[in-house]
Amino acid sequence: MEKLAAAKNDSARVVNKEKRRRRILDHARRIIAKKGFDALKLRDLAASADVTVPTIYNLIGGKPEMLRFIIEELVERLQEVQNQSDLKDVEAAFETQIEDLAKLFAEDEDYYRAAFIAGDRSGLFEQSSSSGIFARSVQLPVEACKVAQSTGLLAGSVSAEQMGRQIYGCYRLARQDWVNGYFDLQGFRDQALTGIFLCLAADANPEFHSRLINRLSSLPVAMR
Amino acid sequence: MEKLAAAKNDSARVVNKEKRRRRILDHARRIIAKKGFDALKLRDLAASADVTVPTIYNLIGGKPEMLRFIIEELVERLQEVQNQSDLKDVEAAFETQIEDLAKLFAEDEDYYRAAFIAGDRSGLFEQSSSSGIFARSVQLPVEACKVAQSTGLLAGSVSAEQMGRQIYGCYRLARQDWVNGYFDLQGFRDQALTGIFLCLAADANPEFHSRLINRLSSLPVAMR
DNA sequence: TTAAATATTTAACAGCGTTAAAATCTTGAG
DNA sequence: CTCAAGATTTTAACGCTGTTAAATATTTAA
Repeated sequence: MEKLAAAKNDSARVVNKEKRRRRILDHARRIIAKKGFDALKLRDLAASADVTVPTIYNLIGGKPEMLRFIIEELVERLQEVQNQSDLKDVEAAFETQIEDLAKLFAEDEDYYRAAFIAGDRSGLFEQSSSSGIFARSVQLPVEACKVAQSTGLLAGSVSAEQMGRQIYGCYRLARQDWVNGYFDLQGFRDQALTGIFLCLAADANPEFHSRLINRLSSLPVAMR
Repeated sequence: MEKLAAAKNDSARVVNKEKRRRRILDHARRIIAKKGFDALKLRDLAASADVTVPTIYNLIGGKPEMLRFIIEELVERLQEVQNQSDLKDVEAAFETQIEDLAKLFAEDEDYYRAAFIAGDRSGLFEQSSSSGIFARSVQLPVEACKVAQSTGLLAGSVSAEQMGRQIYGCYRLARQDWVNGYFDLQGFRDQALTGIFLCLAADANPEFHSRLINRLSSLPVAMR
């Protein structure tokens, strides 16, 4: 019994283990960012992280498990950005949300692109979504729409669910196109905002509508 | 010289060759539809089509070439649907376009899903797009918007390019979500139309706007 | 009919993810 | 301090993949 407890609390051992685990994952991320997920070979990774292949299996698991770890971290960071958003200024909220995400992606553009590709390639986002990330992501613009309706910014002839969902779709489309390399992060911003402003304009009060149209005319039509 | 000409016109030989080539591709499509592109193994395919693996290499080429053939055919069929569209009734044009595509996909749903996945996984759509398919696809809603502007259906405060591009984006998003299995073909229709109607409503004249709002309220909010 | 061109198959290669078993290192009790 | 027990890493292999050179069989043209 004591043995078991001792083994669990054991510091030097388990700490080193975690250290190596993180080092392996870091190298994996760098390789994925530079060459894409398909180019991540376990033997290369092992050499890069200065371990042997079975060690990777011991500390992390196979390639699917590795992917899971990476996706989990991606989802965590996305959730952080999402949680820090506030709806005080509804009109600005949609825009700052996009801006925050763009800033996050800019921190390591190659990596985030690769992670997103890996994510929806192996259907791991679906699983994550069932664990709540998707529902909460779409809930954000829905809530924003509700607030906008209560302040009269939106007329309410389109349900907040319908519009919020579509706005989230605009973000996803822009993200997808950025991930696929159709345009850069600036293009992501422009494309996402174009879609969002167009959606909002469908149900905006006259003043808000003209502000939106104004903003739209100053947004470039993304080239591809 | 005669040899060369004779060899090219040679019928029995080249006809049989083409026959086998098509048989192999048909089997490939069926496997892809049933099990996904990653599950397509050359040895399985060879056994299924009653040839040996190097024959596949001789008649078609490696896996990338096979994918190219399949994508090319997909693009051709999409183009057919696209070319048969007419803009006489602009208000209905957007909807019939979506309906036509949904019908096409319904002919062999599993296959089209797999083909789309394979398509944007290997960046083959980008190449196809540079060969014109994307430009023409996005041109269609842009033209429709222009007509709608000239008939007064749209006010014109949003440029036809901007709106048409966004409408095409709505279609792509819905298609993507259908491909990823988030919803079925009915969901694809509903989702695409929701996005399109919302976009149009942003710049619609009052009567058209209220018709759009009406249609929107009768469209279900897609579940995921 | 026979020589040449063409197509198919046999048989192998290299690279991948994965894993059992041997070797090494770390830990804690005596 | 020693040394057996346990945890960890490595050696060495397996099976599967896409791919291809060389041998074999088939078809065509003279």
